[in-house]
Amino acid sequence: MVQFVHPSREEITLAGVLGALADPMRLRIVKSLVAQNACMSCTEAAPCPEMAKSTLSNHFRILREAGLIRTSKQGVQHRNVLREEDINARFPKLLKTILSCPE
Amino acid sequence: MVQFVHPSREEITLAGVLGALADPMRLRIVKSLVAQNACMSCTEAAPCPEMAKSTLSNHFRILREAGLIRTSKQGVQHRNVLREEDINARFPKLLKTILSCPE
DNA sequence: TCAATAGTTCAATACTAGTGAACTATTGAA
DNA sequence: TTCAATAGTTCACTAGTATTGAACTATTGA
Repeated sequence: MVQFVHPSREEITLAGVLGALADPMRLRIVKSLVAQNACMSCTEAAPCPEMAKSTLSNHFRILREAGLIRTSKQGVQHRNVLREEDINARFPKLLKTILSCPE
Repeated sequence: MVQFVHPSREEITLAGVLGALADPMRLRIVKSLVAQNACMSCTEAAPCPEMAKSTLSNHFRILREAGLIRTSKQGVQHRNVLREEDINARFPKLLKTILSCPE
């Protein structure tokens, strides 16, 4: 059984969040989650179809351990949801500002 | 003669900026520069005195190549100044928001 | 000319990212 | 029940990046 590691709101660090969002692929994953405003499976939120599954899995792990997303199992899929409230509570306006940057 | 690499305003990337600020030591360097609101030498802006010179030099290089600071030679020292205008023009409010985050 | 100062560059080691292959867990059909 | 398909994870390998001591460069001042 796979156990997901999720930091508590207090454990979320600025360095972790910035580091997680410093990768263009991970930023696209987060933007997809914001655009859909809903749970998405890993493959649904994949930034590009040719990416290796293991690479994608690794990106989701980094986002999860940084506290940006929460992952839960639902059948054969993993449902990912943005932890918007937690991030906003910890670092006000940070997410919105980063996501509204060009590129 | 040492040549410093500075990206133009247009060449500054979000991933580069976030990656540069994702390190606690580099974030402290940038905060020092903001607090002083002036040029600082590398040793003046050093986040902790016991850090190796080469490590410090590497951190300044990363900040420089990300477009966060501009370095110029002044005598035996290197003077570093935050490229606040360039960053603000490229990514509005980003710097201010990140720097006002706790921790 | 020589020592001190401020950084950079180099080389070595240690850690981190990307990826194919193998694995696990769930579902649905025969 | 059994078996194949699906969705991710974990492992092992390679390649790139960070940290640091040592050696080097450039400037200043005695």
